[in-house]
Amino acid sequence: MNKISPQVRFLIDHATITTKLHKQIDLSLSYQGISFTEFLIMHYLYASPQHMMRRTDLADSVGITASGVTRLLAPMEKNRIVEKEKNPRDARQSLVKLTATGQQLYQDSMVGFADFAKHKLKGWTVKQIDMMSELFRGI
Amino acid sequence: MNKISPQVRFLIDHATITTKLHKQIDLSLSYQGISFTEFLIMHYLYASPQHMMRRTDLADSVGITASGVTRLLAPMEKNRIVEKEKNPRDARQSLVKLTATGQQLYQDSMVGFADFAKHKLKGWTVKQIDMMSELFRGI
DNA sequence: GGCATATGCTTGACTACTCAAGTAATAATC
DNA sequence: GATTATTACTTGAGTAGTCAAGCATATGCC
Repeated sequence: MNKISPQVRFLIDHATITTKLHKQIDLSLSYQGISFTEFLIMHYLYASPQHMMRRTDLADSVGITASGVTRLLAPMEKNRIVEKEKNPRDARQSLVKLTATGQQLYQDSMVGFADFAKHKLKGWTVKQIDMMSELFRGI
Repeated sequence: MNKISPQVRFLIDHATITTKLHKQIDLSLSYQGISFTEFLIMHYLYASPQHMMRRTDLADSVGITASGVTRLLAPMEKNRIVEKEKNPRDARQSLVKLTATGQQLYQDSMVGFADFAKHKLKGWTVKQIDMMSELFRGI
């Protein structure tokens, strides 16, 4: 009967909570017809200069692989949420740009998402959130 | 240019960090030939009376669906890590039991996992971990 | 005791990825 | 300036799940 360290306990508990949290976010965004990952894509694009990013940078921001980005963007292109732009300086790159439609969808989705976040973390003070953000950033 | 709330910022940053963390844990456990989810399954079974649980409870503990558990356990049964037991009181249930092999595998995996956890969270004090555990438990 | 309803689990079809290999373009090296 | 290595991206095949439907058993209620 070995004692479990606080670090181990945390990672285990955190994994389950995170899985459930992710599902709740997906559900709350499903009313806009998008997944959490799609929301994240739009979020990072929206925050970028000209609402435009390289695919590899997008992959890294979201935490998935380049091939995951390719597959994820395909339906988003078809729905005119994002569009491809070429980089004249480097023909290998294909930049991704959030369209006007995409910007609108992002803003609309953000309303619900912000509500969800506020409600979900209502027991946390801003000070606690800042501290946790900083601790997570360090790992 | 709407301001993003700390709650929204946290959920977004946390999602990416968590995705990457999960991948690192999977990698570190891959030396034992198991995934993080399999490790979690073994963990909850190990901690249960007689190393045995109902499939639905296991699903809830790990944060996946009952059908996910069915698919996950199939190869683990084949490798004799877990085995089925019937509940004589309720023929619908099929209990899952961690075998002696499974207990050994869990203990071996835990060594590496504990190392990983300790190293990964080395910048966090136990006090901070406790606080975060409590905050996460509340959501 | 019989019928409706609920529970526990599995299965087929699907989704959201990953990984490894491949292609094309660029950069580095001699 | 040709060759090698690196980078950006895509694609086929595989994995880890989800969801909805189905089957068997158990429970509640008249």
